[in-house]
Amino acid sequence: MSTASPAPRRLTRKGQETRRRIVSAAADLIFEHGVAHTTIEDVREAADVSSSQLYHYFDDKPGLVRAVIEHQADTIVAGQETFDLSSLDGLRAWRDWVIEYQRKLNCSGGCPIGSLGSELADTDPEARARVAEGFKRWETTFQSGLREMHARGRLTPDTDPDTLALALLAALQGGLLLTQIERDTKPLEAALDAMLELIARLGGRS
Amino acid sequence: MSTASPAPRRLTRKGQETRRRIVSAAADLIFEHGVAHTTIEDVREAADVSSSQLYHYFDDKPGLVRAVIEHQADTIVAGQETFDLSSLDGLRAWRDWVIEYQRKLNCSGGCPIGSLGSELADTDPEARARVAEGFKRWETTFQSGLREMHARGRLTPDTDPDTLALALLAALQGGLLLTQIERDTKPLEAALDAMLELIARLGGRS
DNA sequence: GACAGACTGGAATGCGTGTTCCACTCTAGC
DNA sequence: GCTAGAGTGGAACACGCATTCCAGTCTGTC
Repeated sequence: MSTASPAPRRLTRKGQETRRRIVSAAADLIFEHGVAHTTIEDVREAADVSSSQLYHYFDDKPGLVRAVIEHQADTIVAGQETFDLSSLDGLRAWRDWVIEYQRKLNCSGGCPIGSLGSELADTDPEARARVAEGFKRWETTFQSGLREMHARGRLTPDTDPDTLALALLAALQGGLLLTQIERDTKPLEAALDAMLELIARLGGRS
Repeated sequence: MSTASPAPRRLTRKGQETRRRIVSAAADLIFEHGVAHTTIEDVREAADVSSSQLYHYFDDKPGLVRAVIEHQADTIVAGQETFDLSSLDGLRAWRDWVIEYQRKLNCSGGCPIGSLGSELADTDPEARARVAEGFKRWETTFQSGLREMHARGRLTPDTDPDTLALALLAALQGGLLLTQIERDTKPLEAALDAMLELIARLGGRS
């Protein structure tokens, strides 16, 4: 909304590539260490660019962070859309994938945008709004699946699939957070399994 | 474990009071702005002490943060224990309280230790461990309630109350996180209501 | 009432880190 | 092939902020 990137009116092909490299490196570092513990110097080094380049493509650090938020949201939604979330089996496959993924990461990092949001929510209103926007898009993927189940009669008529989608996203976030802190996937499993159990039971018959 | 406070072997009454004032001020500031955006200078001012006092009671900033974690965990567990979590009605009363509390805070701050944990998990292993410890204590309060329900036959025999307790804590955390980011209590309500609905349905009869 | 050590005040230090600046090279379009 | 502006390099700057230091006062104990 307000100050985006300095937006060089035209980005040459090489420029796009450089910018992409910066955002990607920044995203990785921030995912690993958080915004506060990721220095411009770190990003510079990881992306192999000079500081003038960084400030050529982004207004300042918050500007870069905003680009990272965008990037992470895109990545997540894209990943999410490879799953069919409109059936119990589909949801279970997704659940397995999420847990396996966390295990691969040794339960570190948490959620690529949840952690960011938590760190910036009470500090950078612009960033908070963008994370919220990202979550909305994420939520939508769950909504689609559950609405379809609802329409197909796989959820009792008086269930609200949208509220259920929001609850599922919350359970995922909480599970990821606890898993990151306890360095154990159990909380994530418990949270997701509980939600899937509820969805199953909302199918009409136990 | 490792380096706790410099631990002046004896704390005089006045000393205890000063230390308490520092921790309390730091806790408030950190809750509001996060660790990274809370400077020693801020704490100094809010607690009305000089820097030498701060370093008299704590090794360094991480040391102070560790004390804050401890303090927040104590506060949470104490608050939690004023509720009876061994019945659906008790859980609902707790749910209402949590939501009302967030509303009063304008949905800011998130969870007093969850936010902290998320910020420090991949940065300060000592802090991470202490937050994990705090969560364990918190989890225990849920376990007690649900185990009692289980023992009283208010949960089907094949339900594991401990896993359910963990899921409930995760749902709470996720709900708090989303609520903080979206500035709306809806996610928190959705998450908690979903878990309570599941617990109700695990009562045997719908 | 005197001694040790807990407690306090505030100035000084020093480093990490975000940001700026200027000189230079490359690229696209006419 | 020439020019405007995109892209790049790297040194220099500025400042916030954690931490240190020393000199001083208060407090409990024997």
